[in-house]
Amino acid sequence: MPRIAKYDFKKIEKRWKDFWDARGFFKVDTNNAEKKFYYLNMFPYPSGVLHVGHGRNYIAGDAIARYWKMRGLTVLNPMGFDAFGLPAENAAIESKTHPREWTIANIEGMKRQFHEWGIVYDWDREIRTCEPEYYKWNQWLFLQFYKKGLAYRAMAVVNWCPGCETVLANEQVSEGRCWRCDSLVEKKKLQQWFFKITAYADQLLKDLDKLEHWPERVRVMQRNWIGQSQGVEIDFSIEGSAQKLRVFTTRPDTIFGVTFMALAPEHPLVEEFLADEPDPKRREEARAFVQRVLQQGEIARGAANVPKEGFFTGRFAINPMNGEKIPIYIANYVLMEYGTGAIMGVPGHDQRDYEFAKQYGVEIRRVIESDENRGELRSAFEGEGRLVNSGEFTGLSSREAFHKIGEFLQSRGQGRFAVNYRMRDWLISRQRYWGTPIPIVYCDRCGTVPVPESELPVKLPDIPFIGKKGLAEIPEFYKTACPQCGGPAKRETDTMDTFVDSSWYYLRFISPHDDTRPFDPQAVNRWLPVDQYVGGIEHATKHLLYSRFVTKALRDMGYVQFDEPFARLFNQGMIEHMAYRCSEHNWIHPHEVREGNRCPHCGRPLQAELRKMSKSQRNTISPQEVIDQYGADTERLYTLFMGPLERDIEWTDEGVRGSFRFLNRVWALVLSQARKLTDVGVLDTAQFGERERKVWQKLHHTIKAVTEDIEGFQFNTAVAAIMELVNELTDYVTEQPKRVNRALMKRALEDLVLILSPFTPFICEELWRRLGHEDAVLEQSWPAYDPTALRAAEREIVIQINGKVRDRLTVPAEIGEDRAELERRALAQIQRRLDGKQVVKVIIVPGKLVNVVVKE
RNA sequence: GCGGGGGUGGCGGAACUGGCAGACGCGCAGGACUUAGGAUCCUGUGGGGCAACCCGUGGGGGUUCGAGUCCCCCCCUCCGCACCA
Repeated sequence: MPRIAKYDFKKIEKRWKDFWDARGFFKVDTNNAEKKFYYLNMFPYPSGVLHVGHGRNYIAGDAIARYWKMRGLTVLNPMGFDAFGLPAENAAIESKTHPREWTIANIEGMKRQFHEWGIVYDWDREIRTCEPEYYKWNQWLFLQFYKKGLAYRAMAVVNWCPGCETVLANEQVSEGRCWRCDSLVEKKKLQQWFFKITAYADQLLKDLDKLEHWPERVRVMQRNWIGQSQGVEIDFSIEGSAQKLRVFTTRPDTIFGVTFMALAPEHPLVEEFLADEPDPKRREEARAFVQRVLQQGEIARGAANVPKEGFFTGRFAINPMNGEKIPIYIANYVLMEYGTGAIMGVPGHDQRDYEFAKQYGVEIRRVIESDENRGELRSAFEGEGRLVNSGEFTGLSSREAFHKIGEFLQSRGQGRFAVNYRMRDWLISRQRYWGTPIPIVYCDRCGTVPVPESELPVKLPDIPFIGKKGLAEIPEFYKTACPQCGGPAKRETDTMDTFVDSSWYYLRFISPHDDTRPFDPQAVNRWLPVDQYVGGIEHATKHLLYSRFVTKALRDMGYVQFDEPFARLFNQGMIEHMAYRCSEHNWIHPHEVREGNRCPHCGRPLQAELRKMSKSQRNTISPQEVIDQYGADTERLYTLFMGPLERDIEWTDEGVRGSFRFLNRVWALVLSQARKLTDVGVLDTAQFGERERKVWQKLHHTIKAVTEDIEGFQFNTAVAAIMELVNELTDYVTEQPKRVNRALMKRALEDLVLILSPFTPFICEELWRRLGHEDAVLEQSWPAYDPTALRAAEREIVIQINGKVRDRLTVPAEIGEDRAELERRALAQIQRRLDGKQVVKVIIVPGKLVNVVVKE
């Protein structure tokens, strides 16, 4: 065997690193949408140094882009940076620089990393949301929304994050904590800007059904988030008052079971009742109760399983169905933000009301009965059934009663069918510097005045950044003249939520440098929706919901003609790594851990736990480290091979080495053959012997599998299939090195290199040249498989007895389809085993198996 | 509580419409080459048994010639939402 040059990945990767960019393989003319394919990764926040876990979706995206390019599509695969946001400000405060410097430095670092990975983007289309040429159009968007009444300013109780010193949207609070810094969120009453996403609640919900290529869990999360409830609004009269007490219920069929009413402590009627309260002592007690609940508020009241508490107001409501007098309470579990801020209490059929009633000795009445629930009520029966004790409605089913009672109330002007949503309007104000200024001016004479479009952008003041300075502290910024009357005026000093920036950036990529408009509507209508969108699950009810809303709003304004931005969505999983913790020295990087899982500093045993890669737990792996040791191709291959892309997977150093070994095998295989493959003559399958046919079949089988797997996001099995092919070719070569069919080998190695190239582009580009080609891999067509080649000359037929494999039979392909012949041969072969048994039945699956059913 | 995923060797995971469970890789064991190996290559590797064979996809039932796959009941686990009337 001649010596084969070692796989020198450093040299190879250096050679091809700039090649693809320089050749502009992914430059796209968006005026031409012939066979277009818009692939998009969620653009990243430039938070700093990337680890191998971050590489996952970009590497997969690059493989997909390369694949479709070879399939002959025009692939748009752009990248940009979601560059406004808090971490930049915090980092700037810490390092006494400007957020811009930190942000730009990170962007440059990340771009270098993408380049090292061999990921090819069209950088001419790069977007940075912190640049005026981009955020100008955020402001434009705001103004369009303002014109349509979709942007408004209102006093509201909002979420305030003390850590970030700004307000947050509902979507950005999880379990009472800030999504970014995990601080406990407080409530504040403030004047803030909102986008009226609730106007689209119904459409956002309905159109989820259209998104059949979205993961089910994302659709479910959005459905829950929007939280639609169909029900009835009912007006109860209040004894001794002209006011009505309006409630919302999804169960009007239980209205005869109402035995109390309850108001949220913030409900306006509470103040009114207190004002009318003649007894000063009771008034004081009531005030104290309300105060206490409000204090307890945000933290405890939001949490589940808080004991129900109430206070009787001394007032009564009248049940519109039967005229009964019903006591009105104030209750801690009634939320002002939902429905009308008041409820009708039905202890028999609502568990919360049941607990309340038990606590305060309120009557519990059964008005719904079903087979599962008769006899005594030990807890509320919340199911549907038949009405009892319900006057003229007794005997109806819950469903019938829903409509009948709704209609009855409606006809008497005491109620109406209504739909309620959990989703709230999107709070977009942020009290921070590093964001898009909201283009509004407040004038004493003219009031709230939008900045004219011709005056956009309202630029961030270009001042040295010193500490936590919001725009409200920068007079150079906020002192201005009123665009309407020219008089002195003050600019809005809040900036926009960065989620505004990302809610439409996918449109900007089509014409990223157009300074006359946010996007080219014609080109956008040709190129959108995004054909494939890929990113993390964490944006299920944030970015993905906002983007859908903005798209629909733009559609209604006539700017775009589609109503969903992302046709297909895929959520990649996280990469995890062991994290080690020492009781004395805290987190220890896995590579520093001493033999026997001990701390390198003190020798104490460490606690080991598999966790998501994160800087704070010191369990990240730097891509550079892997690239230095094994090359970018190895990292790419391992990243795609380690497991299904949607799943969380552990990173192991051994796994990386396995991928490296494989690439070495490919290298050795191709190079051992490459020199022998000149003038190989015509590939003639008719000349194939049995062995060659097997190789040929394997080749086509692999092409088919890899093609289907890439399109189905199953990169792990695609790589596995290629490994099988390499094993087969290696076996073929070693079995009979002197008699290798060179035409077959040439074709097999070429196809191998081509189908492997989306995963490991560097080595494949190199091997492609070594196989004697001058042109680039990305200029080649994706290999097609030949269905006839998949058919083997012989078939192996499994012989089962009573469903268990007992023997095998090899037959020519034609016989494999011949039932009678199969049965004859199978029975002959297992004769011995059938002694003394009675054949009851023979099941034949042509080409696959014969199952002989026997009785003793 | 409601909703959505998952449960397959020592590990990550394969398995088209029900049709050879464990592809591919890691790890491990043995061997080769080496001064050496945490490098490389070869062989083996679900469990039990000398073997024929038996047992095996969270548990229990069922349908079927045949079930990881379909149906019913249950358990565990991850994620999302959660006093939303």
